[in-house]
Amino acid sequence: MHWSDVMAQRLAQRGDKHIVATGITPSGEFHIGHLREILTGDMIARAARRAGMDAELVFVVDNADPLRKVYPFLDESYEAFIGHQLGSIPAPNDEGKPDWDRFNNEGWSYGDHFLQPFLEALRQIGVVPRLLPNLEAYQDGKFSKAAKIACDNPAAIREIIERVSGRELADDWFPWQPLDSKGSLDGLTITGYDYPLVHWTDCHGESGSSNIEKGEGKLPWRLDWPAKWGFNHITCEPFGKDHGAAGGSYDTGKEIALLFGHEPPAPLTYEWISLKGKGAMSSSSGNTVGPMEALRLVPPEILRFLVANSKPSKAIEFDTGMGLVNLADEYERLTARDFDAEMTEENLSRRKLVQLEDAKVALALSSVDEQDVASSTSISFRHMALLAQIKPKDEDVWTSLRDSGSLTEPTPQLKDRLKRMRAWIASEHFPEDMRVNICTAPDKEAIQALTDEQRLVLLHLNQTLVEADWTTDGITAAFKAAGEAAEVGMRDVYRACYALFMATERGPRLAPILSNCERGAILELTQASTGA
RNA sequence: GGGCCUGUAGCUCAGUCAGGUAGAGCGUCGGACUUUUAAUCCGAUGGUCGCGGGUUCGAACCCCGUCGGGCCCGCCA
Repeated sequence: MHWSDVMAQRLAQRGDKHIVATGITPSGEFHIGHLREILTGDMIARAARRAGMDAELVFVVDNADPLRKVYPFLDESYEAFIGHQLGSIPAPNDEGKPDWDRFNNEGWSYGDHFLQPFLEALRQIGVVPRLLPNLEAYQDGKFSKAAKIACDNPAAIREIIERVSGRELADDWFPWQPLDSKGSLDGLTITGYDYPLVHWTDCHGESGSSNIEKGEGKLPWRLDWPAKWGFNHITCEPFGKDHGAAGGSYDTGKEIALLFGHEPPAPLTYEWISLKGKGAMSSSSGNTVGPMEALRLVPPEILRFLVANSKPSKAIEFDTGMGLVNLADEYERLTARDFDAEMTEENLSRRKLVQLEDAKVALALSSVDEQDVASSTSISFRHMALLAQIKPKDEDVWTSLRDSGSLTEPTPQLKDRLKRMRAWIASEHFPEDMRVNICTAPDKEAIQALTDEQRLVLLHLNQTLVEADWTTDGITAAFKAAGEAAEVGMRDVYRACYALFMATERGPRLAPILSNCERGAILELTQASTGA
């Protein structure tokens, strides 16, 4: 059974109405690791709906979290905002400096700045969750009930955290973090509690009171999380493995949730996505591929497939090079198969059946449109990569595909794919192995590997190419003429040509490529080969 | 120190929850197609399931141990 169905089955035992939560702190540029969080939630919700339940996906924006440090992309003036909540400080402008104008006029915050592009990426990938901004939830008093229970029972909370996490809390620890005189959550000392006020002194020598019902502070993360489960009625939540560890925040959270008076959600721990060869994705180190960048290169359904086809417990290595080609081609091949028919075959082993089922579900989950079943484009990623390189104009690509009978009219999906393909080819991520490279000088080794007859072809080619019309047909005719003159078959002609032009034994059809190359350079290359 | 995830074919991984003859895709090799847009089709190839014990008629799967990789137990998803 596919992992999303396993999860749906678990949910079915709890009830038939579900809210699947995801949550991210908008502290910096979002990356595809965050995409796994959202897509995992999205796929669970889809699986639940497929199983006949009512399921909604929500996205908690943790903009009540404080700025932890001055990241490399920030101006040092952000030093003053450390400890301040992400939803209440200005966004960085192009130079990394606080953009006060937008903040004052439009209320454009640090959190908004990083959230917006991510939401756009989500839309493209077919995920439109209900947003739950956390800072606003505090200000609206949604945390009041849980905050009161926590502040009324600090000993009980402390006991849970210390026992479950095995960590000792400071003597002056209190289950509420007030905002200080400057708006920071750091460096305060709690001096007393009088519902609904938490009294404090800060590091500036000021003192004051924080109303826990009005968002004048927040719950520490280990309480904040279970509190949200309650008033948002969360029944399921996938989260990164950091939260899933024994003694981690889910473990303490599920006990604290009971204290707050509700059941913890069904958990699902997922592994990180790392960048192939570059280690874990991290916003602060700049070692990221942003969702927008990824989507510029990769069709959304392929990105979905990557997540759908990997069990959550498996770490994913995101490879923007050959790995992507293989992934996309596997996806293409799967769309062309008829799983229902294959599953009715006799003598299917249980193992094989499981494999077919999982592939079928993963494919369905990869579709950007939930109602839509992925249709086969019957054009492999490889092939498209080749055409995009050979044909600078889109129309020529479609003509070529029409001629080979693989298409009548390009669908919007295909046009979209070609657009992304061109971006990919132009980027640093495009693998060298896939690049069509025409030699600038004869490759001696490749030419020496030819037979005498084949080398003879090159000699004649020198002549026939000079006389050729510089078009696909003209060049093809020149190849043929050279073969006839050398009295060898076309197989030898092509062997010789690939050795000369690409230093390979085989390759894509040469004539169309050469017709797009500069004639003089090719003739020069041919001439030089006869001396080699 | 405590815990979680992970190790299966050259590669990417299924299969472990319900023990019953080791699976898929890619790759590689061969053949076909009398020029193949790195194509397509067909066929073949391929694994002491990290290692050692135990339970069992039977273990990739359950139990114990051990080694390697990743990670968590800090108010950092």
